[in-house]
Amino acid sequence: MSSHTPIGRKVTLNDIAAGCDVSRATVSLVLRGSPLVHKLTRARVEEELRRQGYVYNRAAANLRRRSSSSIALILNDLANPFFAEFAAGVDEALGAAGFVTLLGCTGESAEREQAVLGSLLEHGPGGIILSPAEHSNAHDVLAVVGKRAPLLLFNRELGGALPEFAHWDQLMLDNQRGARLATEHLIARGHQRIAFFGGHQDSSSCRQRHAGYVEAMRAAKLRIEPDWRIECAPTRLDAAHRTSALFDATHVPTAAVCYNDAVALGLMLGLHQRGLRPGRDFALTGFDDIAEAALGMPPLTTMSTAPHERGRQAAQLVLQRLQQPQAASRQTIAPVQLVVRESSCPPPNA
Amino acid sequence: MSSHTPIGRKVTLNDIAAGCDVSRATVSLVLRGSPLVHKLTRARVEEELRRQGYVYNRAAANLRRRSSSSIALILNDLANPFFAEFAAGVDEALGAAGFVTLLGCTGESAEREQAVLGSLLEHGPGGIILSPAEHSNAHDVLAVVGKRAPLLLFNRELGGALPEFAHWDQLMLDNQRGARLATEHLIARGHQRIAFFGGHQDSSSCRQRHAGYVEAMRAAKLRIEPDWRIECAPTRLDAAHRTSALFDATHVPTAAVCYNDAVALGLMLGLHQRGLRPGRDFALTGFDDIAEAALGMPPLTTMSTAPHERGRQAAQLVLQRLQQPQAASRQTIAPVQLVVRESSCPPPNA
DNA sequence: AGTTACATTTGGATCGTTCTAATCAGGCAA
DNA sequence: TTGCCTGATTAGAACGATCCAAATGTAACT
Repeated sequence: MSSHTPIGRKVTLNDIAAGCDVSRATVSLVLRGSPLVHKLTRARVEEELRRQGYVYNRAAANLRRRSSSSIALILNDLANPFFAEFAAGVDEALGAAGFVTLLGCTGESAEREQAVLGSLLEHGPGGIILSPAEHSNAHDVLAVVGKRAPLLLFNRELGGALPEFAHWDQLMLDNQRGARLATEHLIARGHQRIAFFGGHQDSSSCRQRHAGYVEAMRAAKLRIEPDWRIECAPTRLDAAHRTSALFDATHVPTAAVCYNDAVALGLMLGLHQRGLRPGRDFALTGFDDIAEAALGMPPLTTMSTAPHERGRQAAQLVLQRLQQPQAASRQTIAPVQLVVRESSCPPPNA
Repeated sequence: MSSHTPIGRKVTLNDIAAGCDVSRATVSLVLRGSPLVHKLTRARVEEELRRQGYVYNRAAANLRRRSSSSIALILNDLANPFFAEFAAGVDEALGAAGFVTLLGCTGESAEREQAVLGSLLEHGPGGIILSPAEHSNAHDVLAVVGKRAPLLLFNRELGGALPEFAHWDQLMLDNQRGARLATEHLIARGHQRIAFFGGHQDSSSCRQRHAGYVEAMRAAKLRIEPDWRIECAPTRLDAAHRTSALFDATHVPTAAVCYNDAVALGLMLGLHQRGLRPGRDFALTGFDDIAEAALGMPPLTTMSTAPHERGRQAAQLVLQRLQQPQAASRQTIAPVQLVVRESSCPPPNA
């Protein structure tokens, strides 16, 4: 049936109209399920649609209606399972609402981010979900996006002052509270010398998590040694390399709050290489609850951020914004949840 | 500058034309860098474009030109790092060629696959890259896609007979050769009792890998016990659970060729739980070379499939197809490479 | 001046849809 | 008869770009 479609040409409303002797307009009404059309003609038209294998041309419709049926999703790093899960969640929710996802990866390059934003805007997305590249700044993003589409900022804040007339929505994780909870958990287990391990100072999420750690330590009246903050790239490999820095400290810690799961898994590796057993001789926590966390050796105590669910939430937020373009901008902070596993043991001497 | 854009209305060619007193057609020529326009007018027009903050409407252009600037990428499981990397590669190459990626996730559901295909087709993609869901079949895919866009099948074959007039391109991994190489490597290390662990019979990639294993064993004149083939879902968790099946065999193997890395890592976990040290007491290999493989305990010997590179390759193949719609369909088989690490030790008694 | 050649510009139709306002047939009340 | 509603249909102008043929201007050469 549909294989009879002429090779090059696409079937249009005109073809259907001609095929069952009604006007283009009527066919259009049928497609949109209007109650205006007569039952019998509707049946005739629907039969013809099937017969010719018609597919709707949303681009043409969007042009005429000045509407959009797509959302741009721009990610700094799709290879990171956290963002991959997030993307899957976004796509799921958008799809359910009849929208399609325009994907763009920036690979942590602010330059590419500019290019990708520009290119995606030409396709007229109804909105944008942006997880910015590391050194992306508000000014540049504003220059290219302007008021051409509403923007939802995810996961990271933008560098530079945010011009007040750009009121963007935000969806952030509750980094500070998460790190505070993790630290409190270690303290409750009896630890007193706790380090903060991994991440970069200039990442907003890292600063927030560190702040949560400090908050918990202060509240418990525990001392924080300056060499208990160890920076490294948020990757397993770099974390493993930096492990020794923990034991060069004047007061060697018995536990570490890690910037994220990748770092924590790397630290585990580094501990193993030093002959220490994570979860026995040294306690640690992660952040993100990626799939591998539960299956580590030992399983990792971490903060669950539910990236898939966050993706759905992000999609919802943009869709709501589309329906109320003038509403005040929203700053959403998604809760995180402590997942206790075996890596957060009591200190060895206890 | 661009903030002066009137809020609701978008800037069009007409606005620019009016703004610098030329015709719409001339502005269009400028946009496309035609050599026809005079240097001076070009400069005037470009200035006006900048001044009004014009952004190109690719949908309108595509409508008129009957062209497309997007490719649909449909994946069975984006949360899997293999596919996430693949997607990043696709997006990178498409972006470089001025195309945009329309993302669609099916979550291994053939039903959703149908829906997603239908929905994405309405946006008129120039081509489709499809990594099919587990039980997807050729007939259904053909029914919805027809000749409306060229399709590139990635990673898996479709169930059911492939109607001969649907000549789709394919990009597959060299599964059989990969598994054969892995098996030969273990044999060279001195193993004689080697199991094939993980995956489902009804997955084409699993059948191919198993065939490669059998080929290598036969060539080395090694016996294959029937209970050396253990099935499980391609996840770490299920693999860990099924570990015991290896040791229930009448002749206990000393090594295993695993369906993929996830399974291999799960098997490592299961071995640990039985008090066996993978890479010391038992040898094993994976498939895919995902990021965690290099960092496992011990690091995993596996087959590198370079998913990012495969993504770029897939993009290239579709783009080539767009330029030569009538060329004969291509079956590409991507090479895989053995990466030897510590998990593939010699047998303990050797 | 008249013709030709060339470089530049442009009006209007067009892509496949939706929208607005108009049309048309029929029934029913006055 | 006329008028008026009501339900079903439709012609034709949009949307924002591109394409084509035709028009314009300028300079050069008979």
